[in-house]
Amino acid sequence: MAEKVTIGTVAARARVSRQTVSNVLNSPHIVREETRHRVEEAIATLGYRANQAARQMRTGRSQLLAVRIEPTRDGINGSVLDRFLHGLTFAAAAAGYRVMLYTADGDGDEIKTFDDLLASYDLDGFVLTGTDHGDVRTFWLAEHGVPFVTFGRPWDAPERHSWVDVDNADGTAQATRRLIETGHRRIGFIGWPAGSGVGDDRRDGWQRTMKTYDLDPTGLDRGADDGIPQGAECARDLLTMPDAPTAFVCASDSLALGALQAAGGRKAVTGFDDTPVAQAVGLTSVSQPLPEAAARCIDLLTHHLDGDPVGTTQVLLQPALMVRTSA
Amino acid sequence: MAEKVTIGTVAARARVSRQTVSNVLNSPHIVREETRHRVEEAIATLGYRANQAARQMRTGRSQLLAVRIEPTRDGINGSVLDRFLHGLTFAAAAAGYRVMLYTADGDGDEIKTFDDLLASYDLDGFVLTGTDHGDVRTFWLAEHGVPFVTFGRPWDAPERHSWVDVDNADGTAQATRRLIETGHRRIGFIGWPAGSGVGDDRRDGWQRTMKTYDLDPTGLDRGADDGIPQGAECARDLLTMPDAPTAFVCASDSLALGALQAAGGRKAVTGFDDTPVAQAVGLTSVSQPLPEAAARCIDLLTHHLDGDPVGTTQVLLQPALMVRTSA
DNA sequence: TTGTATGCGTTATCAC
DNA sequence: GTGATAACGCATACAA
Repeated sequence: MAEKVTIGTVAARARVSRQTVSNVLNSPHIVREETRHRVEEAIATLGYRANQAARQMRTGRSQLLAVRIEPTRDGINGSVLDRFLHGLTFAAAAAGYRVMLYTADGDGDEIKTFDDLLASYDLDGFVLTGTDHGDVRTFWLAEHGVPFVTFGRPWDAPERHSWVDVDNADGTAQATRRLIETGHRRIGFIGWPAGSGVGDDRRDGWQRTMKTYDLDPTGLDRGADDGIPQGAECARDLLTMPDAPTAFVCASDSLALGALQAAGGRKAVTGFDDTPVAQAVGLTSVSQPLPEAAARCIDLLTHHLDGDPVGTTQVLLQPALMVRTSA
Repeated sequence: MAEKVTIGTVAARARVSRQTVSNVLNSPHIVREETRHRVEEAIATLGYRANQAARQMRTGRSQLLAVRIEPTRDGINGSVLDRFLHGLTFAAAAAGYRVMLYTADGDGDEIKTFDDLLASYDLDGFVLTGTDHGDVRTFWLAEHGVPFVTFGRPWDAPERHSWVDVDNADGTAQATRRLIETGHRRIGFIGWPAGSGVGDDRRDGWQRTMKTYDLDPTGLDRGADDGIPQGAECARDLLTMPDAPTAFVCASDSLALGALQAAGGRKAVTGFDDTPVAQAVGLTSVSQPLPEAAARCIDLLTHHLDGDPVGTTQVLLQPALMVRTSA
């Protein structure tokens, strides 16, 4: 069992007062160089690390960030969170922060958890994922003066707080362009029902690109909840049209997988999120730069916490089309 | 901004001393009932929650557990960790603990992280996943008297510490039995190279079951690293045999997917882990009871932490075969 | 530039 | 059964 080494141990070893050690740690420039070296050496040989609990009592900062972990929803898109979490933890550690997990059952429950976490662990900030229209969580956090960043922009008021997001429209635009360049003219879109910011954005990218190339998107899009059967259903529906599409741009890998099944592999299909499933079955898919998104979230949050008065900042990242055998 | 409510606020409100409030919290039985009620009421109306940092300074306990998050490895099996993490976080919260994440690059780096986390955050315990033969991490933790549980047993010495694991052999046994019952006699096994505890165990389940039914497994198994191409390769190899298998039991969904491709859907195939991919493509797969495994890990750890001198305990959970269209 | 004193919120020890 | 006091490790104001 390693002995507890406190600031006092270090002070004794370096033959200075505890205060001097603290100064070396927090305001190195005010300590005479020679003294500083002696202290730093003592810190190194003793393997001293500041006790967070004690530091927190004084400063009110815990160096702790929280993020919610959700049960893998529809089974496919869950891996996105996985990769995001890893990036978050990695970037946070580099900035001197740690990531704490919590679960919640709905927005109301999540807010209660905010309160708990803040009261008992004094969390420094939150990273929220999957924001919706008029997200109550962001209002609560803002009201209580708690720093946070969302991964996903607030569609109703993009300027309201800091966020990092991926340019969804650009993703489907890339996919659509690729299909057009490989000769397709009738390209269908399979997405979610209108009203979700992300879904509408992905539809936009397809629509705009079609128009750019003088192709008429009218009647070529379908919307359904996320899932493989739903994707198949939409594809079948589109395929019964007189002038049926020869390719599908889909808003998710789940929908794309369904389309792939329905088309029996005879149509070009692109998905979204570049999930492991896509890699597995050779589905061309739009890949989000998850590690970078995570790093930017941490950036925004820590700069804010470390006093840089940046105000609210928005970061929009470009996705990349991973071309495989399906398109 | 909510006012800070400390034990002192509660004491004033209930017109008792701070110590009495502390007693109500930590040793309710020694406080007179009427006083206790008054204090509890004050706690409730004030919404008081103990400050963990202060508590930790006194008790040396942080109510924090740590678990490593890895980058999704081969792209498919990563979702297992996701589901496990969610279960862990949920169960921990119920037991009054929180889960902290960390990343590490190799065992050596992980041990350095243990040291850091322990020194600065005073972690109460660790949950380790994916233990290997002679895992140095477990030795380090044991040496330093740090409580931990592994998800996955230590194959070289099952009694050395507490663990929770899934009966891998039983999983492949179930899969093999299912294939035999549906008429197959020549059943191949595609797994990993001998030497990994988990892989050997999964191979065993197949082998034993074959013998139980008087079927000869000789020459019917192949081993390769995990991955879809590797699975396809092994399957093709087996299919060139004179008396080729009509079905494959695979040690992972990745390998199974490869086998599925190689066989062109004409052979029965079972996977392992019941990943989203399996659900997506209709692959029959062995499902691990992840939420329960997580809950048991937390159980073992917290009971140990809360003083129940349970010694080392081993928990072996039974998996379930999810039958789909592939077998 | 360095040292001394104080308090953060909690719990443990000990009187009352 | 209840209340005063000290101590956990650190950082800040202030004195030297």
